[in-house]
Amino acid sequence: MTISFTEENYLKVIHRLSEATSDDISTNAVAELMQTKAASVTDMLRKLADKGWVNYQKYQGVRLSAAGEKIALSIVRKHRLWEVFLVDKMDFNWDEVHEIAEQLEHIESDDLVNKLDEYLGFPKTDPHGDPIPNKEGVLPELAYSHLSEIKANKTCKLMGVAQDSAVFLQLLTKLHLSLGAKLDIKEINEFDRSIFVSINDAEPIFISHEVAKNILVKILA
Amino acid sequence: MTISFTEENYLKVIHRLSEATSDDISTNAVAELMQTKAASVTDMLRKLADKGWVNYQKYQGVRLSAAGEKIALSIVRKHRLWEVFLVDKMDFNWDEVHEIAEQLEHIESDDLVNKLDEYLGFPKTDPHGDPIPNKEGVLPELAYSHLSEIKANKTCKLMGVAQDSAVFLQLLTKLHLSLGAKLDIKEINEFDRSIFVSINDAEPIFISHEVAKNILVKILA
DNA sequence: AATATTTTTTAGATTAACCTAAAAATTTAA
DNA sequence: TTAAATTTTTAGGTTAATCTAAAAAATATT
Repeated sequence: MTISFTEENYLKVIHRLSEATSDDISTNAVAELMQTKAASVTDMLRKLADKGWVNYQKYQGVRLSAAGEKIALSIVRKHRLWEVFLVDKMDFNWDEVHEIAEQLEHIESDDLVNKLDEYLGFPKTDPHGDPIPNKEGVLPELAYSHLSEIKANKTCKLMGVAQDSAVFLQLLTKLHLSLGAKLDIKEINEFDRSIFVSINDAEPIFISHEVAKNILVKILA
Repeated sequence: MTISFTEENYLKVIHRLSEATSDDISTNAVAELMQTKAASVTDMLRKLADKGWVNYQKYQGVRLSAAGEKIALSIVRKHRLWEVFLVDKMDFNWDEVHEIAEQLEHIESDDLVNKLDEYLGFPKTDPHGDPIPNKEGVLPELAYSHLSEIKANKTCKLMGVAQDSAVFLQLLTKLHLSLGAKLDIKEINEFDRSIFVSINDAEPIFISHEVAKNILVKILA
């Protein structure tokens, strides 16, 4: 069965939204990330359901089927491997690679992906610390998770940072985020992926997704 | 001005056809290489002309404008650099890279192309010996040309071969193609790009494009 | 030069992905 | 629990790239 770039992007977006929640994904949420209108999403969801890549009942939201999940993971794998390539081999900065990887992730050749993986030394994470699925679509178990990957209502412990620039560390101090801090995640905001979190049982505050991506944590409960 | 993958492919095909002749390119010739119908080509040629990338008068055929030539050369540059990458770094064989490069040639990032060029050591030719345009779109002056690149009515001298497999060299001997042979190119057949050529003033014979690509020559007149 | 053949273009449809506006369903609030 | 607000879907169009069939132009042949 053939798949278009657009279909791949829809599956990728549904996959991304599914990481932050166990609920079904709403039409509007997909529309926002796809930068399109809800009506267009409805059309596409029916099409993706026809192809067996999502489970979709109208007005009930959508989630990936096993087949859809597999496709989404293969796109994530390609995206992240290309990011490693761009940073490690092409000498790009970690903040310059996303748009190019968005294009490269659609290149179709299993052979190429696996050779690239080998060439890069089978990296476990991309330049932003995000895990890279293996050939079988299995995400590696990382010692630590990024705060940005944790779902709502979890408790975790701050175990490290993914970057050590002065401005970043100063911001953490200001927020009372120090090594060993206990973090209770109250809510993840879909709009900007910001996190409403209680630090060491204090009143919850908002942490941006950008900051959360750079915080490494261990899940406690 | 934005450009679609399809438009890029049309420009690439017109460029390729223009290398073999100085005549205007016919609608049918484009249709054949694009694997589409003449009616579709007519539509696209008008569109490409509107965008200023080709000069086109109906019933008169088409040729690239300066702007179109520039775009075509940048696609050729990307295609050939990616082929070098696939063979030199990804360990593909020279006969496995075309389809993948057809995809990679559409990746849009000048930065990436130039970094790739540097990473590969500024190669002058791709794995098939075809020259790689530089950043400015200038094709390098190669010491020798491939017989497949020479236009009709030229005379040249066989200076070398691009591969030395036994079967290939035995075929050359059978055709009386040996080092120093004088080649008078009588005609290039658009259909299969085969060449009708007189070797050392003998009766002209046909040489396939595949063979011609592997023969290196110097142009005499 | 007149006719036949081939090539190219036009006319009118089709498909994928999108749109706007209106209708229907769901959720929230009084 | 009914009304109001929001979300989602349907209906009907648009655009890019394609198609088939028919018409027009160019080329080749008698």
